Amino acid sequence: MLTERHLEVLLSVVHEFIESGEHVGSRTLSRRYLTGRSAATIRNEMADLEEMGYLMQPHTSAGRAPTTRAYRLFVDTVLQRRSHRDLDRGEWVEHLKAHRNGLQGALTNATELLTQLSNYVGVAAFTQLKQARLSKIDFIRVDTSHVLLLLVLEGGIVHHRIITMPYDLPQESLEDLTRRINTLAGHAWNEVRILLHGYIAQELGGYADSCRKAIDEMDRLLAAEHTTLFTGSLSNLFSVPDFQNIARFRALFSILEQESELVDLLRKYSRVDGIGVIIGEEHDVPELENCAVVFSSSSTEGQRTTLGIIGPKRMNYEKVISVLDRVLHDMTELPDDSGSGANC
Amino acid sequence: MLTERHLEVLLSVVHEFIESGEHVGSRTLSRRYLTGRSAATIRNEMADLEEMGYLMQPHTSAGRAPTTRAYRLFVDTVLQRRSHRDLDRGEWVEHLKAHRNGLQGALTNATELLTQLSNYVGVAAFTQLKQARLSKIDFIRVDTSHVLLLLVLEGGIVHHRIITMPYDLPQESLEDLTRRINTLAGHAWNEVRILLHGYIAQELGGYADSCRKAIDEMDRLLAAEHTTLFTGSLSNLFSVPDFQNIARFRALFSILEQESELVDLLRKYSRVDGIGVIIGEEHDVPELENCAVVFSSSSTEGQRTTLGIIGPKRMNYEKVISVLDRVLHDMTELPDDSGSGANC
DNA sequence: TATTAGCACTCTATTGAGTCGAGTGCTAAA
DNA sequence: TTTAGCACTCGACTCAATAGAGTGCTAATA
Repeated sequence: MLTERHLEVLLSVVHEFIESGEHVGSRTLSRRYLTGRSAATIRNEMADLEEMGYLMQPHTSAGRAPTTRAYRLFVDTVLQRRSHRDLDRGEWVEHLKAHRNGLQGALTNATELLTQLSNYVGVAAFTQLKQARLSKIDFIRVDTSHVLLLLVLEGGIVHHRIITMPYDLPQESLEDLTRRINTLAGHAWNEVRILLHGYIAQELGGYADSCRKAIDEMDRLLAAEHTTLFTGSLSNLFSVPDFQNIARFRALFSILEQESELVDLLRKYSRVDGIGVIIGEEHDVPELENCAVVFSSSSTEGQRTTLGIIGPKRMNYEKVISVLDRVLHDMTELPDDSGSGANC
Repeated sequence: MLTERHLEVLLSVVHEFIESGEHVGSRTLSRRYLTGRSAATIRNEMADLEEMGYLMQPHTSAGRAPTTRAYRLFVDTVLQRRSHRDLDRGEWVEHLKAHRNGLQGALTNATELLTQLSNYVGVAAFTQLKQARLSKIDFIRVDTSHVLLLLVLEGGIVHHRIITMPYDLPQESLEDLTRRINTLAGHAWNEVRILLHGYIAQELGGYADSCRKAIDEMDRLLAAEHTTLFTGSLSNLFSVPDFQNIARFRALFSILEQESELVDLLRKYSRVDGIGVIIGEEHDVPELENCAVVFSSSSTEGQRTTLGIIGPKRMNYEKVISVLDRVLHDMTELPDDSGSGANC
């Protein structure tokens, strides 16, 4: 099907198009890439490639641009070429927990780093799974009818929420409840939950309602998979030619702002086998049809984390992949505080 | 200086320009606003107003647009007209504390509401002042060398941070320290601080270093004024004609993303006398020269909060001011949970 | 004296014709 | 199988012409 030279021509077109952003003509290829062959020869190859769905022309007298299919081939070639260096198999997240602002802080840092190095947009998605283990719980009275629920999970992830208490629960009951739950530290929430319900019905009779409310709130925080998205600065996008067009910028922007679609996308495609790439219309998010996502996922018992870079479909894949690789690698190297100094 | 009719013409120009976005000619005014006067008469007035710095022409054969000075006059007129309804004097923040996601959640909500109602961008800035009172503190061991510092301030504001402990502080000392600090709940941090230092030097001898590190970290969180910015969705901006121009969009966007400049601006101009408006170049942030900010501030002992709307200089001031007014008013009306249902 | 009608003038925006150049497809020769 | 040659296509750019909105000034008018 695809001869050796077809491939050569195709990869050259992709490369040149990524470089210049302009539709590539046969003459350009003949001069810069395949100096042995004349433009006419290349024209024939290009016509074949177009027929096979790898190239497209906006109009008769223009050069050709790669289709998503061509990008896919290109990216797979790049990924294959470096697959032997693919050491990390998703353990990198373990090394983020000691960051001074917790995992959240570490991910914020990482996205910013990815953004700076790639000149596109770094993103991170952190998903709290059901198996997350409780580390500590606390109730703090804000006023007579409001209590602050404070919840720390293993790995230093903090949740908090204010609960309105319908009855005025006595201080002792509250403290008792707290103590009771904290003895269960280290267990997953669904275990804790069962143990608690028995205790409440049995010993807290009159205040069961109030307590159940607190439990409900915790359920809401813990029972469902809950994903937080971190996004690097978008200012780089303004200098990417593909996003000068306000409509395209808007499309990407709305996805990043809205979060949910991107979260779904990353969940759907996340695997733990090194680096993944989603290009253009390979997914079903129309707003991202001019974009590509390069990412890597990491999973532990209680959480799933994905780090990646979003940029135009016409991105410098080689660079972006190596940037991601590099950042993941560096994170596992430096075990500790990447925060600013002050480590006396 | 400014005759009655000058004023009439000027306000009409501003009004029409805000409506249409196009430079206003004398004929338009004569037909739509000052039907009694001919275009020629109005032309004379406009020439005067231009000389006085209220109007400007991009070129000879175009209509005229208001200058910042004209907007200022216009806004002051609007503000004056409704000043008697100006009930709120910054007490609104008191009513936000019971929100189910804390003050942070309430402000997120409020900015989103302002955004939706105004069709521009709602913002909120929350500044933690030095006088903030401690409500509860906790240290939670993450692993042998890391401790999660958890800090709750009055009003349910939660801070947390991971600290690296150089020596392995025994569990008892940590608990003792925690207990000790918590007896000081209700005091401002600068008081707590002094009491603590004595205790540490005296009784914790060998572990003083470790503890001091924790104290330093708390200092960093509490001693300095620390402002958090909340921004509503920016998607409205895409439909505002003034921001179709990518350069203008970028200018506003970079300010909102960068945060610090806007925070400074709001700090500098925040007063507690109702609603304030900053237009175009009245401040010294060049990126905001095409924008205006309508805002209101609220101050209590421990914090300063500002809620506002950012939009183009050519914004519908009357509407925006009334939206802000309305939201502030509503917040003080509804004392409780604006969260979704579940108030059993 | 203040207002207005009239007119010449200025400047932008739009339209259409003309041209240039990059690139293609096809054919015939090497 | 490759390549040179040629006619053809189509977007991008330039240029001139025109329409239209608005102005400033002057002279007439109430």
